[in-house]
Formats: sequence, C-alpha cells, structure tokens
Amino acid sequence: MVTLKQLAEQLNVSVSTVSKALHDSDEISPDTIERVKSLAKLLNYKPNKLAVSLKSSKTNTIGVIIPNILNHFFAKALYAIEKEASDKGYNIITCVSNELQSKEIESLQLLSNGSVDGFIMSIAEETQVANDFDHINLLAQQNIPVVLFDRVSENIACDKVIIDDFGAAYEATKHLLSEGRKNIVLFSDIEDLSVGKLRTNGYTKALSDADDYGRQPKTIILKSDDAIEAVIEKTLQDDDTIDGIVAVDNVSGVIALHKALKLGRNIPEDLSVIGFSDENILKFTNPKLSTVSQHTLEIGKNAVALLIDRINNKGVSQPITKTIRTNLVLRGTTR
Amino acid sequence: MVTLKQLAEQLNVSVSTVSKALHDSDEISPDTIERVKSLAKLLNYKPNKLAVSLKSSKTNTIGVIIPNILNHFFAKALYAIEKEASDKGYNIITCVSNELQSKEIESLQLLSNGSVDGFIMSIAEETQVANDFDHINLLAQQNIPVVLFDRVSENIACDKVIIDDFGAAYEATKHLLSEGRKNIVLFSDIEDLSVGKLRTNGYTKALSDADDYGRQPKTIILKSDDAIEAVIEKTLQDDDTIDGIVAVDNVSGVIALHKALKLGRNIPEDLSVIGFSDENILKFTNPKLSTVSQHTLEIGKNAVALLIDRINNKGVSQPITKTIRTNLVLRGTTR
DNA sequence: CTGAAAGCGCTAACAT
DNA sequence: ATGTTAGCGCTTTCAG
Repeated sequence: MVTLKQLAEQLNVSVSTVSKALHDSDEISPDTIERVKSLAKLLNYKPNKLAVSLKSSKTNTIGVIIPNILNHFFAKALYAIEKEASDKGYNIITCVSNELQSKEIESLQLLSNGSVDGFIMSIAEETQVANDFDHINLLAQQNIPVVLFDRVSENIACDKVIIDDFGAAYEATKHLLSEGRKNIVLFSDIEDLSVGKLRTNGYTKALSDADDYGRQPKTIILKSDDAIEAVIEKTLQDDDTIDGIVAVDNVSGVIALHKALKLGRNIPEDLSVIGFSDENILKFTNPKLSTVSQHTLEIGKNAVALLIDRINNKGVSQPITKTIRTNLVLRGTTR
Repeated sequence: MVTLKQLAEQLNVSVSTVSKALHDSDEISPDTIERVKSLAKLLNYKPNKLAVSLKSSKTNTIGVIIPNILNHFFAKALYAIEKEASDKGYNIITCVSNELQSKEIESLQLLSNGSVDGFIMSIAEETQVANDFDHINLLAQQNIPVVLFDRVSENIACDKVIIDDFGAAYEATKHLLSEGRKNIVLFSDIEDLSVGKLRTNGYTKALSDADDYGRQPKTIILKSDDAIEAVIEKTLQDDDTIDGIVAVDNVSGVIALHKALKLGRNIPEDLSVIGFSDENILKFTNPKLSTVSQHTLEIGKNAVALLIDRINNKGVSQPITKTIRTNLVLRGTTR
C-alpha cells in the first residue's frame, strides 16, 4: 500500500504537507495541492483505515450480531442494515451467534476492542431462555452503544427496534374471527422467545375479547425442527373442525398450508391461514399465503439510524424504543 | 478502553514490560507476569485491535462481497464463510453488491485500504454481463488475495471455488431421460450468468447425447422477476405434453411445481421437476422438490481455506480452482 | 529482568 | 506556505 510518507518523499515535501493537501487545507498552496493530489491519484493512494481509525478513535464500522442468517427474517434485516449503513458511510462486521449464548459473548468480546463503533443485534435464543444479559449490559459500561432489534429484553437498557408483536397477532386473529371462524389454532416454534410469547398473548386475547367465540385458545408449540411437519399434519388430521390457523413464526404457516392441502382441505373456503413473515419465497405458495408483514427494511433502517445517532451523541439521553408498524396482508389463504 | 499505558502506570512498570508480560515473555519475571495479568483481567483489558493490526499489517478480517443476500444460496454461503472464518480466528466484513458493478467497485475500494487481509466474493450480475473485471484484477497488483466462488470468470486469475454446473445439469437431465421423459424443458432466470449458461449447456448436451430423444431442447429464459410466474404458467398451459422440467435457478423449480399442480398435472406421474438449490424452504413443498444439491457449506469452507492459505503464503503459486461435487437428491417430484 | 525508543500510518497543534 | 513534533496503542529491538 502507498503511504503518505512515500508520496512525501517523491514530492520532496513533508508528510504533514501531503496530509493537509489531501484534505484541501487552506494552509497549503493551490499548486502543491494539485501536485499532491495528482500523484496520489496516479499511485492509487488510499489512506490506511486502521491508522485513521486509531488516530480518530472512530472506525465507521458497525458490529452486527444475528442469531441465524438462514432465517429469512434475519437475512432481510441484515440486508437492510447493510444497505442503510453503507448509505451512511459505515461498514458492517457480521457475526452469527447461531442462537448460542457462548458465540454471542465471544463475538461481543472479539469486537468490543476498538473494532466497531457500536453494535446492532438480536438476542440468541439460548440467551433469551437463560435470561442472562450481563455480556450485553457490559457494553454500556464500556460506553459502546448497542441497538437491539426484534428479540429484546426489558433487562437491557438500550435503544430498541421492535414490532408490535402482540398487536399484530391480535389483528390477525381478529381477522379470522371476522371471517366467522369458530376453531382457530395457533402454531409457534418460537414460544421461548419474547416475540413468540407476545404473539401468543395477542392471539389469546383476541379470542377472549370475542363474545361469540365459545372455545379455549389452542396453541400448538413446535419444538424440534424435525417434528414440526408431523405435528402440524397430525393436528390438522385429528381435528377437522379447525377452520383458522395463526402461524406466528416464519415457516409453520407454509407447512400448515401444504399439510392442509394435502389433507384435502379447501383453502380458504374451509380453512384460513395467516403466517408471520416478510414477503419472500413464501409468496410462491399456491394459494399465496396471507401474512403479517413485518417491514423488515424499516426495522433495519431504524436500527442503523438509532445507532449512528447514539455513536455521534453518546449523551445520557434515555433509551428509545421504536415500534415498527406491521401490516396484515391478505392474499389467497384468507377470505 | 483500558490501554497498556494505564496498566503500566498503575503497576509502576513500563509499557513494554506490560506488553511482554501479557505475552508470557520469558524476559519477564513470573511474579510480574502475575501482577500484570491479574490487573489486566480486573480492568477487563483488551488489546486494541486497530493498533495491533496497524503494527502487524494483519487484520484477521476477511472482506466478503456477495451479490444478493436474499438469495438463499448466498445467505447459506455467507453462513458457511462466517462459520469457517470464525473457527479460524477471522472476522468477516460483509458487503452486498446488489448485483451492481458500481457497488462492487465501491466495496472493493472501501476495504482494500488495510481493512481486510483478503476477499471472498461472487461476481455481481452486472459485472458478469459487462465482462469487465478491472476492479477485481486490480487487487492482484496490490497484492491482496481474492477467492471467487460460484460466479467466476476465466478473465480473473485467482483461486476459485465452483460447482460442476455443466455436469450437474447434465446429470439432472439424464435422470429425467432415464425416467422415459419425452418433452423436457429448461427454466432459467440466470442465463446471463456463467453458471447459468453452463447449466443450460449441460441440459442441451444431455438431450443431444440421448439417441432416443427426438426433440430439440426447449429453454425458457426468464427475465424480470414479475413475469416469471406468468411465463412459467403459460409455458405449461400451452404444451400439456411437457413431462419434464429442469429448473436451473433457485426459485423457478418451486414456481413450476406450484403452477403444474394448479393446472392439474399429477406429479411425478405426468411430470417430473428437478430444481437447483441447497435444501431450504423449498423442501416444504408438497410433494417435496427433487433438486441438485450444491453443498453450499463445502463451498464456503473451501473458499475460506483457500483464502487463508493465500494470506499466509502470498507465494506466486498458480491459482487453484476447486470444484465441489453436487448431488442429485431425488425427492417427491421425480419418479 | 526491566525500560527506552522507534515505528506502524495518520492527524493536528505548534513552530518557522 | 511548509515543516516539526507529538501521539493514537501496540510490538519489538536494543540498552541497561
């Protein structure tokens, strides 16, 4: 790599002159500025980022820690974060916790050594279950800002970007009720996450708020990946009066749809299905899945904005929680 | 952040003593080492990565540039790269080119300033169409190693990790022939990519190699995202003798499957479908999609291994191209 | 066994 | 208008 020193030597000026010239300092003569700049361009000079960052204590880099990049929601969030960060002149360093607390701790430690100006993260499942957030709260002590999105905890004092999970599930359920559905079940493989519990609560509340719904809520908690398909199929098989499904995670909606079709249910005549997700491959189902749309791009964008704000202004202002609106998008699996 | 200097002051020793102690130098007395280390732990000292990297000209960071993170193949590749890199003590800085050459150039420039030790990338569609790789070849001049994966070009001299696209499509097509299929069409929305062309060639060759296949190849090139569904549906509608589909991109296989079902085709009795992709959400189709499996994890792992090798040993050894085997995974959409 | 000093590449206050 | 110097935090040679 070409350095300031090399430019200086070739031009017979001092390093500081070169530095100033490249920054258009008015201490430097227009003539010199020109000479410096043209040589810099010729030699493809680029200021060493490490040196600049070391000097300025500013890396213009954001650490992003997500639980699982194969989950389309997080992939899209990452996409949004990268895009917005890039627009604002920031790079992102990505770590994947794989839902493990150990990996989360490791990543945090690895990067909180001057590598990044702040973090955007969503909490690993293991961490959320353990309800232990010391490693995240430690960042505040080191004066490193964090923004949490989607999976958050009230035991962490920092900026947050969430969706109204309770309200979204409430709305979805209410829609099914308005269709006249009489036996609405909920599928969830995320019941151990804060967002999952909130969505389940929204569903339950919507049912209990309905005067004419004479049933108990029926929530089917899915555990291991492998059994999901079987459990969903069996649930539908065992009770053919089920006429509404609220699937609060990313995949069980599609699976339920396919299983219902396989069992000969007419959709949406006999049975309505509403999933949770942003638009993606799911839209290729037939009929197309109705979903609660999460506006993932907005989530990412807001997370970046909050973080950059916090970086530039490490004031002691209170943490902010931004709630991104959701949308009930009715497609082919609802009436 | 706690610095060496602060430790040194508190312990009344010099900075260099502290540094050596933390590295277990045998120039330092065991006693001092102990005192230094315990204080370091107490104060949660972490060496400033920027300073270390600046000093050592080694960042232990890999720049990853992918065309589109919402494409499940690239998401999985990123997952694999991150995992392997992390295991080997490297961080990754992720940039998304969004299939744009301009963004690709920008990202490369942004990071080839000491931020990373090398790059792993897959070429943007625009770049591949333009057939202009100056920005990538520039890296070699700067002695920054690159590993290309999946989308590569023979006009770039560097290590590469690819799959045998031609062979994979050839195999898939041959399988359909072996089923006795007589009218096999190919769907592709990636015909402008090197990998797409190779796959199409594999399909064409397999057909021409078959003595008893009395038809011309029929390749349907899909262009804009919006029309894909309509085109596929119309193709199937217009010719109800189609009894085999090779879908060489990530999504058209699922779409074709759904459209065929919608049109009342029996699968796999009337019609077999083979898609290209790693296992993912596609597997939730019913019947489950048969695919050419790409072993994305292997691809990512090999890319990292090649790059780290190149970083540690910037010898002038010839570029290596690794070809990762594919697998034809027969599920429910083939006999 | 410990410390002083130089230097990685850069910026900026302070001379000249 | 240009140069000198110090320093960001660290490692490492060289002196003591």
